[in-house]
Amino acid sequence: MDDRKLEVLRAIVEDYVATQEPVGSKAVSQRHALGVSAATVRNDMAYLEEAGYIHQPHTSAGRIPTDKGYRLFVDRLGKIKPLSAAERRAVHRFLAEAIDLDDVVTRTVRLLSQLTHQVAVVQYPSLNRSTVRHLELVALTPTRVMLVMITDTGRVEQRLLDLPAELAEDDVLELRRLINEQLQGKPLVDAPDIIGDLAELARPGLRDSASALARVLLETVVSRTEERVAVAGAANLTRHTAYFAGSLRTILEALEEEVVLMQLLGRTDSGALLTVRIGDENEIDDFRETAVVTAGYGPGAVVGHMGVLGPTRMDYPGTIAAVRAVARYVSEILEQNR
Amino acid sequence: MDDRKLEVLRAIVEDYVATQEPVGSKAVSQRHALGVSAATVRNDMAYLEEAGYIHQPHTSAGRIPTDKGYRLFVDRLGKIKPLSAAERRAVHRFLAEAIDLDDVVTRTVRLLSQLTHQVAVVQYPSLNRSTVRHLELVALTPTRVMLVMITDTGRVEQRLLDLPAELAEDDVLELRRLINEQLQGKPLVDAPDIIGDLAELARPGLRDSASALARVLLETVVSRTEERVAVAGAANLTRHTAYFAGSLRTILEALEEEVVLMQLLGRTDSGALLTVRIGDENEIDDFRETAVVTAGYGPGAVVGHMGVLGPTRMDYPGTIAAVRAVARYVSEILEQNR
DNA sequence: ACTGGCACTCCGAGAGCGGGAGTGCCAAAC
DNA sequence: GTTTGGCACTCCCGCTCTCGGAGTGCCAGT
Repeated sequence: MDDRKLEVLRAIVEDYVATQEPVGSKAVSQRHALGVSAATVRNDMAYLEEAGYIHQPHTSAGRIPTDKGYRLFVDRLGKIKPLSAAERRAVHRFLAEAIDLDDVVTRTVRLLSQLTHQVAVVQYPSLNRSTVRHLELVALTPTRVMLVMITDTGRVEQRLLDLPAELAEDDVLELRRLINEQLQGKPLVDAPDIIGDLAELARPGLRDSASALARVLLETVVSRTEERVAVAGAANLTRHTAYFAGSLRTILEALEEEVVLMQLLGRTDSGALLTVRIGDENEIDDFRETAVVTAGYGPGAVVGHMGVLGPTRMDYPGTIAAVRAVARYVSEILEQNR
Repeated sequence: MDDRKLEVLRAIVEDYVATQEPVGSKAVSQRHALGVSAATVRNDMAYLEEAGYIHQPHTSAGRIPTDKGYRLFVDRLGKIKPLSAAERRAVHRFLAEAIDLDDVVTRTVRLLSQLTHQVAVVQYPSLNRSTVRHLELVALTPTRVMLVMITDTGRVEQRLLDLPAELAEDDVLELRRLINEQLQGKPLVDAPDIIGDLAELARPGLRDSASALARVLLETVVSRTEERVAVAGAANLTRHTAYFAGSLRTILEALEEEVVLMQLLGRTDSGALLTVRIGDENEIDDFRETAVVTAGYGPGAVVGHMGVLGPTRMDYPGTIAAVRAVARYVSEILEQNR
């Protein structure tokens, strides 16, 4: 494929993203210094259409990039636009003010949606990929304790727990010591195996309590494996009038379904730092006109994903830059808090 | 005002809510057994319009209730439709499965939005109206502890805290004992005064740590006073096509602004169990076409509010019944968990 | 006080009509 | 053989116009 043809494609993508209207040969030859006439551009366009990168909504309208066209643009043409120094400072400052993990996630998701003017989604650090930092037992009454689990990413989970028998304060401390000995520093995925043996390790008088504890702990580890996600910027969907058509409704619904969000975020090509999925590449029906840009984040290893979703006609270079930058900063912060 | 005129108003409200179209005299006289002719209904309509309860979008169209009309309907005409037995059972079952406070709130907000087909908003139990059930200090490293606060409603707040000096395990326990002695059972609003004296009560060696702790505690109590809210059912906004016009965008934005949501939920007429605010009665500009139905909830005293918002043309009897029922169940659950 | 009749209003859907933007193709030029 | 200007053609979109229908207000009669 000709270099100039690629330039024409780039021009079409950029103009279409900017104006939201089909772009014609004349516009391309004028606004982008290609040094050729509109007629030449027309020939190239015919080729690009033949090859499936662009298409016409109707005869005698300009061209619109296809998913395949965007894909080529993202892979080979889009030079990532780094954030401005001011933006970088703002990101840094805003995130540095976060006081705990919840706050980090909340701020991140807002930041992303504001930087990109799109819908942002941030997954909380996955319990599956975390290790136990500490377990705490808080006696509320003699037969009722609260179990608090803190992971290495700072995520805190708590569960109430009714005991089969009254526990003295010392007993609580002993159980606390026991479970911490067993679990501290261990990856959460290994926890179920360890928990199974918990009751046997306790001294006879505590067996029952220990196994009640073990049961709740197991539940916490397993049932809470359902991932949590934060969403922001839903209002941005209304910017893109084309969405109004039919999909707005279903997309809003999907944004409240954690399962769907996780599908969007999750299927990252392992290894890749940043994934872009365009239109049909999302295998979910309601997102056939949606592009998703996601990145993994975490201290060292990836513990979660964050991303942005919007119409396929989005500013890829800018969005990619924003997602990447924010993911990096958040990773740094988690690293520091470790 | 005539009894029949009220019946006419009721008919207009009910039909308009059902069909979303201006309702004419003929429709009223036919579909509601008033026993009078369309001409008579027209006379009553003229009166109702004069009195400001209904209006015509244009000459020769049917009538639409005004905010004032809805208000009258809600206050005097709407017999609350109790939930069906099946619905009540479903609510009960769904909420009973909740495993902790977060879960209660999440389930509540979903439930409300599904029952009413509208946007639901639930405020987390306000820290301002809670008392301290327990404070826990978790030593993560010798100079770093996590402070966990549990309130009587089951809400858990945690904060990381760097200490000025290393603390032995016993010291941590002592501090823990100290703050619990001082704060346990106290309303959170009184906490700032108590916290101020905390450092002085500690033995000299712990002064610095105690005051660092006090500082963070104070911050937690104060800064976290910003209320948390959960939202669900935003997709329901798209049901009401009239919203599409202009306000959809601003309403979606407002739904992400906790401040605005709290204004909507908060200004409950004190004393009233359930508040309905219609159109202009919400003093926020973007909600001039929105009605809000809110109820307080809590074990005994009100600790938070929940509600539903939608177009002024909403099914008030059904919505009111749903909000009231859910608020009651949630209050019961909090009572049990106390 | 209620009713049937009637003239009047006005919205909104549909048809019809250019203008304009964009195309494809061709023959000439570089 | 690639590029270019010219030209006929297509088709969308916004405009006006028309017309039917629903609904009203008023009046005279019961």
